Amino acid sequence: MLCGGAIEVRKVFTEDTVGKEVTVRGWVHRVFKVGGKVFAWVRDPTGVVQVVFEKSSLPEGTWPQVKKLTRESSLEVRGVVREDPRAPGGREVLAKTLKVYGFSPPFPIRGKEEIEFLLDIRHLWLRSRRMTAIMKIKHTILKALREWLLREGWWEVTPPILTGSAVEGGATLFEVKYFDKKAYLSQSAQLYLEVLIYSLGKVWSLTPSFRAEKSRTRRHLSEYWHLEIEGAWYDMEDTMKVAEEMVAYAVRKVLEERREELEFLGRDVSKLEPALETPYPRITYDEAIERLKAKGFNIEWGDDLGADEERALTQDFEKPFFVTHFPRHIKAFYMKPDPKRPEVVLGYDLLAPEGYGEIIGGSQREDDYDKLLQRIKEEGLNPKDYEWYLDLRKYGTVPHSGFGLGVERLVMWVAGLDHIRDATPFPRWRGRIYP
RNA sequence: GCCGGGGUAGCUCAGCCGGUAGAGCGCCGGGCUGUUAACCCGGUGGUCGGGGGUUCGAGUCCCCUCCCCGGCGCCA
Repeated sequence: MLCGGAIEVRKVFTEDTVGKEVTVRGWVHRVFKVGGKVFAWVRDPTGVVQVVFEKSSLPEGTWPQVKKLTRESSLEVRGVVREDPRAPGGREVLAKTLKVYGFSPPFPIRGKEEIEFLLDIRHLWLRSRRMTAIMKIKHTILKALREWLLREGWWEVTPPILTGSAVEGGATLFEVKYFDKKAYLSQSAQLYLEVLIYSLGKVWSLTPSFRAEKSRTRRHLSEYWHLEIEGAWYDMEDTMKVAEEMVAYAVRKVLEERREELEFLGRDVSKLEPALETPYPRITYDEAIERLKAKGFNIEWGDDLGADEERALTQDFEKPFFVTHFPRHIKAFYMKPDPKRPEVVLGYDLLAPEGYGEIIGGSQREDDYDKLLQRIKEEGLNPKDYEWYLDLRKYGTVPHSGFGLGVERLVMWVAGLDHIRDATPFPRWRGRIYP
């Protein structure tokens, strides 16, 4: 029972309501006016039910209001549930009373609109059943990731969003005014998480991350939710296990709790089931290059994996898989070189199948003061900016590793979306800032 | 940043070799007691993204510019 004695729309169908009087509340999803009858499909967060209005069943004076109902008008109806094969879902509510909270002018979305128009009215578009299903799936993914980490004893911490200097140097930062100085919106919490492992051991954070590139792809946002973990004494392989167990758990929870939403989105759930089983396959960068050469790609050892290459690799696997040991020069300065093979780093990406590609990037971090300082210099970065970071290697350094997961990327794959913008309610990308 | 596509009614689009603006949907009015993207009749609808040029005449041709979409690069 909801506040005010109303019931959730879904329960009209799932509970013993036939012949009983109920109150439903929501918005008019669709309305059909046929002579002396009006059919209104009423939507609430749980579903849609058909409400039938007949003049003879309503109190004096209500009928003119019924005739005025439009899509997205908000209302409360008290009526009797009855079974009728002509009603969607087999049940409908015959209205006895109607209270309109707010009539709606003609709703601008009817189903054939172009993306630019829809993005300008995103605040209205979000009412669609499709967007609702995606947001519910995202909720479940976030809940599952958090559940897994808390269960395994990871501390949740709160790194800053405003930072004083670039973390990786490469990515473009959003600059903001900070009193009489310049500051930047964080693109990763990693360096701060590395600080916190010296007291808490195993830490994680969920924060927005910002990238100022005007990326023109369907896999990039300029603001996205970033789940990052960092563990003291963890080596590369240890955090890969964390990554795969956590992802498998999230997929399992979505399959258990959000099956209806996946089906509404037309997601082929059999494509997700292989991801329930860990471990996920591991291939080295060397092997990836060999596979790509065999597929006819013109690629040499040392080249970074482009979008086409990544997509081609994902076709070899039916579940997420790791690519490990990338050449040092294509990866960030903080990654630890493999002691057995210093030209590659102890870093990895986790790629989702079906062409979705990278959802996680992680590595073991360089824990030696001198080697880290040397790498900072090699990258042309200013050691002054990294003084505090270098201190971590001075005051009781430990081997440690971590990764970052792009939440919207994970949602995109699990929900089977063709664009990352739908994995977040108010996408910030390519300069879009409205609404 | 680069390559490709696009901008015409509230929405989705058509508009030929340059000749003075069209359709469907929506909306308004009327009709209809079982609609599922309802249907039928009538009505309403435009700074053709912006600026400049060629021309008797430009939505259409030329130049500049802004915005959007798809892809690449960068990454999560």
